[in-house]
This record gives sequence, structure tokens and C-alpha cells, in this order.
Amino acid sequence: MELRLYNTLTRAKDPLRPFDPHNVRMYVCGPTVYDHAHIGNARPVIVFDVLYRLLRRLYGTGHVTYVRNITDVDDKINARAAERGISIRDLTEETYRWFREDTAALGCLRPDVEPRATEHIAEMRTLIESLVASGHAYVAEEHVLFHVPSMPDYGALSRRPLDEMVAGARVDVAPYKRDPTDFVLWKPSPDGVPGWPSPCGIATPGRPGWHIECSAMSWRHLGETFDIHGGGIDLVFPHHENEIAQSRCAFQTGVMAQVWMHNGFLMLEGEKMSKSLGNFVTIRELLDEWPGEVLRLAMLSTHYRQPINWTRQGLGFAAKTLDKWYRIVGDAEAETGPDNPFESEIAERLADDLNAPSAITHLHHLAEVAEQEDDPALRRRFKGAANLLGLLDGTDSAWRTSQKAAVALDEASIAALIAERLAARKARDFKRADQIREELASKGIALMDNKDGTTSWEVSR
RNA sequence: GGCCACGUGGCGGAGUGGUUACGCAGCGGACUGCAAAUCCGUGUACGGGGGUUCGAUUCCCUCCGUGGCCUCCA
Repeated sequence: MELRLYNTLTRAKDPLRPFDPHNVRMYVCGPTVYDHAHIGNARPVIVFDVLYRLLRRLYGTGHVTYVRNITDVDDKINARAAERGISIRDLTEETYRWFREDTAALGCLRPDVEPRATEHIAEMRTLIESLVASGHAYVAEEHVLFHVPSMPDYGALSRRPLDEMVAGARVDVAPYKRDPTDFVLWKPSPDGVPGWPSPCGIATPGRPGWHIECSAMSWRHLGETFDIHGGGIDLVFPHHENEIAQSRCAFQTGVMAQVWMHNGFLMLEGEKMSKSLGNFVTIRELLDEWPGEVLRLAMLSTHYRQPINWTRQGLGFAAKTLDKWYRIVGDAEAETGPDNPFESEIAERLADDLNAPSAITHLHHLAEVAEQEDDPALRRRFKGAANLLGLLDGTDSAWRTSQKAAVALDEASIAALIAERLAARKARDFKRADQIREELASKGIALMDNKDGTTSWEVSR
């Protein structure tokens, strides 16, 4: 099975040819930990989790290294810590813990390494000094700047000619820059701002620029070159462009990562998500209302490179689908591994540039097969196939229980009402029976009269 | 202004140079006291205009619309 991935560098679906198939290496830009992650932040987390699962399926679980960094040095962090009157460390630790809880609820595996920027200052200094030594960077007014014209093919990722960048710039250029496009590798820390000993003989303590940390952490944990680099499409320029410049110039390599992958943007009910519009939703807020698996399926229903419109309706669809699928798999154990043909069929679809919507379509088909043939093996295979997308990891019982936990009414009262309705039906008092059914329906509870004369219920949205 | 994406049936959303996925909703039927769930069946599409082609939703051009990025802001 050939894995083909859309590469922003070449603007084409390229077959993945890992440097070392025994250790496929992937780096994804992680969160800046100063506040709860919003649903837009969840997109790359889920998308690259699917890719991670697929890579492990194709190359073997022990043959993939997935690194996702934690940015714990940033002006927004400083501002928020000051605002809340807590230490920077407390803020970043607390926010990181939230992030871990949120992403676990979304069914995402932990990356192999989650490096923190503040623990890689030494690597950053090494990179910066090497860039200065090779003439790609210079010191100016206690800053260290990367000199963009020193790299002839700068801009290859975003395909942005240098002269146009200058022409289009709408920000005042700092006077100490040799070239308007030069960007900061290291900057001085004023009093009260976290600082570390500066490189290049600069006396004042300083802190890293925005981009150098990813070059440092990917170098430390994956090496000078690696296979896949991912992140949101908004990071293409300048962040990833600058990472490439730093790493390639520091290590004198032709590439930093072979494949650059970018997920599309997320809109909320048709509008750009922004705090000012008041339509800003955190993962946590959504998890209060929906199982994480619903969010995951809704997210994967749109191809990762397409813009996604995040809607309540979409969540409802996802919930309904999972209801159906869990009913089919019941509490069966998943069959996983290459011997499961269903799983291979899903892998095949994902291998085409992570076409999750196509995989989901196929799951609908497999669900039908599993449901119609009364063969437990097929249900186990169906479940294993869904597992590759990180779906149907639980059991039907657990799913129903979690759904019922969200209902405002306690189970005993529901049971009492059902008993009363059954009695009314027996007495052919259908008016009263329907009245009870409507009462429960208004509370989001759907009744089902079974063939054997019993009545069961489930949550409907 | 520059660069880059995207525009598919009522909604969501894949895909393809020629036989029009899939899900939800709708409609018809079975089941039911009536429903729900389930099962069976079923209709509807490829932003506008040019071009290439025997043939385009699929390739090219253009227009319109939407969105993103344009340097320290994930």
C-alpha cells in the first residue's frame, strides 16, 4: 500500500518515501499554553492523530516517532500570567493539563515526545550561533536576526517572491534590520519577562523568537531532516517558511522535512471564529455537551485540507451515526491488524492523502455488511476498521451509559413513567400513554416499544 | 494591492473526461394501538461565461462569490 500525501512544498500528492522506514519521523506544531484550546486547535490534533495511527499501521507501531511541541514561552503567556496573578510555570502547567485532558477525550493518542520550548533553550542558542557563524544571521541591538537574502530559495514553501513580500508589508520595519524581511531569532527580555543567557556574546538576558523553537525541538528529537511536518494552514507563512530557513541554513541541507502538510481552517456556523464576534468555542465547552467521539467524527467528516464549517447540525449527524454504529458492534472486541480486510480497506482510503470522508463512507458500507450478516466476526472486523480512525474504541454499553448520563432526569423516574405508560397501554388508555411519551420526548428521551412487550429508551437530540 | 485555496442535489460531503458516491432530511411501503427505532424502495447536483474534446461536473481561460495569509500574531 502506497501512502500518498499532499505536500505544500510541491503542491502535489507525493508518495511518502521515509528516510528510514524503521523510524518514520513526524513533527506537528503544538499549542501555545495560555488558555483553553478552542475547537479550531483541535483540528490538527485530530487530523495528525489519524495520520499517526495510519503510519503505525503501515510501518509498525514501534517504527514511528511523533513529536508535538508545547510552546511555553510567549508574550501572551506572560500577559495572561500577570493578569491572573499566577506564575508562568503554574499557568503553562495548568493549561497543558487541560490540553491533555481535552485531546484524550477526543480519542487522540499521546505523541511519542511532547517537548517544551523552555527545555530546549540550549539547542536554540546552538542553532543561533551556528547561523551567525555561517553568515545567515547577525546581531543588532541585542537582537539576533535571520538575514533572509542570505538564503536564495527562501519563500519556496509559501511561493512568495521576496520583493512582493516587502511591497505588501503593512508593518513598520524595525530600524536595526538589514533587510525588511529579516526575522527575529532572539530578542532581549525586559525586566519582569522571562529571560535566559543570550547567545553570541549579548550581555542582556533574552528569549527566543517565535520560529526558532520548532527548529530546535525537531532537531533534538527527530534529527536535522525528517519525513513529515504538519500544522495549520495559517502557519505556512511565516512560521514554517522561517523554520525551513533556520534548519536548512544551520544544517546545510536541501530539505528540512520531506512532506509539509497543512490542515484547513475551521469556521463556526458559517462565520470565522473569533472572540470579537462572540462565537469562540473551546473544546471543553463542547465536551460538556457531546461525547468527544462525536466531535472527532464531525471533524473527520470533512477532508483535512478543506475548510470545515463547524455546526450543531454536523454534531447531531455524527452523534446519530455513532448511535447506529455502536448498536451494530455491541460490546464486541475489535479485530485489529493487517489480517482484518475491513481495516485494510479503510487504510487504503486513508493512504490517499488521508481521505477520512471517503473512509467514513466506507464504514457506512461495512456497517451495513456487519449488520446484515449475523456473524460476530464481521462486527469485530467493522470495529477494528473504525478503530483505525480512532472511532468505536469503546463499547455499546459504555456509549449508552454516557448518553444517559447527560439526561436531566434520573433513571428511576424514567422507569416509573415507562411502567405507568405500559399499564395505560394495557388498559388501552392510549391518550395517557401518548401523553407520557411526549413528556419524556420533551426532555430528550425517545421511547421504543419492543416486540416482546417491553419498552426501552435512549437519548435523542 | 499581492499570493493561495475553495464554490457539487434541501443540508453535509467524496470523487471522476463518457456509466451521477455516501450520510442526513424528504417521499412511498413493511412493522406499530399510534409512534420511535429498524428494514425495503425512491427523486434531486456539480457558481456564471468562453475554450479544448466525439463528449466536461472533471482540463484551460475568464468573471462572480467565499475564505486564508501578507513577519514576530500559532
